[in-house]
Amino acid sequence: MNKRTASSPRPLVIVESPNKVATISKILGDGFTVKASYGHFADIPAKRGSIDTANNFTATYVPSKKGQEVIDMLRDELAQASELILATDGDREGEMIAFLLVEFLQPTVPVSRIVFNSISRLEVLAALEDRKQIRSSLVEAARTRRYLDYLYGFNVSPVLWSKVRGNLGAGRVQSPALRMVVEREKERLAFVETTYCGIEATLSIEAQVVATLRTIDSVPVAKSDDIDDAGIVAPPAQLLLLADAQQLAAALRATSLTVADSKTEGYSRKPRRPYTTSDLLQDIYSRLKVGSTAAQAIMNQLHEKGLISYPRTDSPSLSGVAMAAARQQAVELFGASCVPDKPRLYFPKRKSAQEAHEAIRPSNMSLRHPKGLSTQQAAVYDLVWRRTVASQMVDTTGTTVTVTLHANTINPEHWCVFTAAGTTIVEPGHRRLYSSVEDDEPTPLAEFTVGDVFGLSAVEVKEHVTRPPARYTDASLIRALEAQEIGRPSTYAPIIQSLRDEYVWSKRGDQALIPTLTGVAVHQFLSTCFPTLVDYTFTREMEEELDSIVDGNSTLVDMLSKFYSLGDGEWPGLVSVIDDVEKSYKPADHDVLTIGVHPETGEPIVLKPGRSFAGKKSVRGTRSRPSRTSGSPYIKCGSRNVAVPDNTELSQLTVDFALQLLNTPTEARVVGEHNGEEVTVKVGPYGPYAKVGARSVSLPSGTDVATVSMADIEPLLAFPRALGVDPASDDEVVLKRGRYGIYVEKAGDTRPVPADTDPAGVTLEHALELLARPKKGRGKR
DNA sequence: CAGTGAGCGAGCTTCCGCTTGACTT
Repeated sequence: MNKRTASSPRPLVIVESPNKVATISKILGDGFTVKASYGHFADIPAKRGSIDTANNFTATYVPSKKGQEVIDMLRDELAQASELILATDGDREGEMIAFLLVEFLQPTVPVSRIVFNSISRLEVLAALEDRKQIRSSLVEAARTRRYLDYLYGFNVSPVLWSKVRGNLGAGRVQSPALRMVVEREKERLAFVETTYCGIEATLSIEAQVVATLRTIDSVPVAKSDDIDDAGIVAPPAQLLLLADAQQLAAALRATSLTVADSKTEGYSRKPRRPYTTSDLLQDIYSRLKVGSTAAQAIMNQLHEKGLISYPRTDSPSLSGVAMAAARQQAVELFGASCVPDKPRLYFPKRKSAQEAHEAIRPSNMSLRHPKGLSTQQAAVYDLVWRRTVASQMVDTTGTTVTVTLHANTINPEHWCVFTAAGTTIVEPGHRRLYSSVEDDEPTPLAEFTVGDVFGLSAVEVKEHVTRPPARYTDASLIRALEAQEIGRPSTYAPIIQSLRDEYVWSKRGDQALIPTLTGVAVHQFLSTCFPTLVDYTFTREMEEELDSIVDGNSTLVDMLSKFYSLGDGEWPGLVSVIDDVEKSYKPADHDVLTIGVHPETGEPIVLKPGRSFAGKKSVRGTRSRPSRTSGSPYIKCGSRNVAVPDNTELSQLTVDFALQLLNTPTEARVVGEHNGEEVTVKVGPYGPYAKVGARSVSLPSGTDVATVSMADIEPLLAFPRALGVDPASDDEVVLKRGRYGIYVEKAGDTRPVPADTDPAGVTLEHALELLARPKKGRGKR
């Protein structure tokens, strides 16, 4: 330490990730100091009013607590440095971090910016020779993205609080994600199951050849692809019904098949591209059944062990060195012919991919089985290794034979055409290392001679039922978001996590994402009141405008004022849209769902979101929210209301289900006694409550009166509790339980008791102390 | 389809994107 401070000043290189520091230090040698910014160390504060919308959208970045320590550390380093070299990632956010480093460090030494896409000696040294300055247009675009997300989230979320319930959030990424889950659920509800039949004929030859009936009198037999979600069959295909199929199969058993055509075509499959974050999350899920958060954690662990490259990327491209190493591995295993003449290049699918990083690949391609890994880590490493090496191998090639066979039945009289197909692999190529779960194992089929006739050893009717569109899983939702260019690799797993806080749930041991009733209600509200904001193209259009800022054809103020205040074309501006919604949207006029009609009274049965749903414990951040005591989603029929759990599937919300709930007698149940008086529980018009003698006490909403026990009720009976008299004023001090929780009262003056305080332990002294504090005012001005 | 307890007081929530935090000998 002392030796270093004494040495002559050296350039200070700042990168984003501490994981990079050692590698880059090694490349640059003793002449440089390398330190990390730990990502974004500063941000605009997460509270109201952080952006001055009246004054050209100005805002101030403030370091986080951890960020301030980073800045202090970097400032100390800079004091001994000869120059400052900003080597943050080569994307929009990296440029912003570089800019903020300059802002907060206020360097007096020369500053330059370098960019490298992979950490190889060649690239890093080349970058050092190519010094640049910070691109202010890129910084402006990054700032615009950040401000727009803030304006969206921090203006729309409060509308949810006033129209649906508190603690809910809306945002550019999470709201379209929620929309996907809810719309998929509705597609499943609207889905019409269709039963269709097929006929399979087994030829009486030694090899197992099964031919499938394709047309009857030139009319195609409907396959699942021909039937849509409403059960409509696309012409000219027609459904083959069971009775007809059985009759036809019986007639076919008496016939033979004549080969009408035998066609041989080349078969060829390219390897999959190297892994991006979403590809790997998808593969980890489909092979290991590990959800996105755990999967991302495993990827991060492998990266921290130095085994794989950076695990949050949207680029499938490999560095030249990595491509050469992958090819070499393939050649060592399978010989020189298993790789093409030239390395295979891969490019990002999405236009807005920012290519700050390579694909996810082994750091050291010749390391086949690293030691000391958990089973899951080893499995993920193996996937990464296989897919990377396979991506540089030759195509899988072979031949596909398609045989067409004819049959004529006498009674009923029909002309039937069958086909059979098979593929013979000649060159396995990349398949030797990696094949996708979606790829079926090819089955070989020999060529046939036209005119040959085959008897049939079996003719079977296969009955199939169409399946509704599958629910999203973590991985498939991430893939769908990525396809719409919504969200970034560093946020894919966190997005799912935050949806799970309020808006989606899964059954035990399953990953399928099911919207909560809250989620359905919020989506319903957003799609009604803010259709533009939940449009899947919103992010893409934002990205296009950000590009025009980078190109110098637009500015932050232009873009944000169009979004926020002035409007643009059809869009009247966020302020105006929110004003309209606040004024005209009456929650009472909007049902989440119409379940049906009461069979006797004819009254509609509807689902309501509840004014304020029962709060759930959240693990977002480090604090957990206090549980709330009022409201829950409920079914309404005439004047009757019945609560429903938030994790009820929409498909369960039938008229029968509703009637069953509505008809459940609300008889009082005796749970025990308190001070010699009988305690009963009951559900009334205001929710569940307990009755002790003449006194009634509300139970927290969501309480199940069938299972609630005295242990749950006893603590509630302790309120109100006299704490004593304030010696200073002679006023009574009382501890009470109200709508918002526990509070103390003295002469009409109240203070809430903090949620982390045990009410049983509250004393007069404690209460007076609370009352002595100033009453909190709401927000600022 | 009818009928069912009482009724004191707030402040706060929220966005998306970068990146790892670590008690000792």
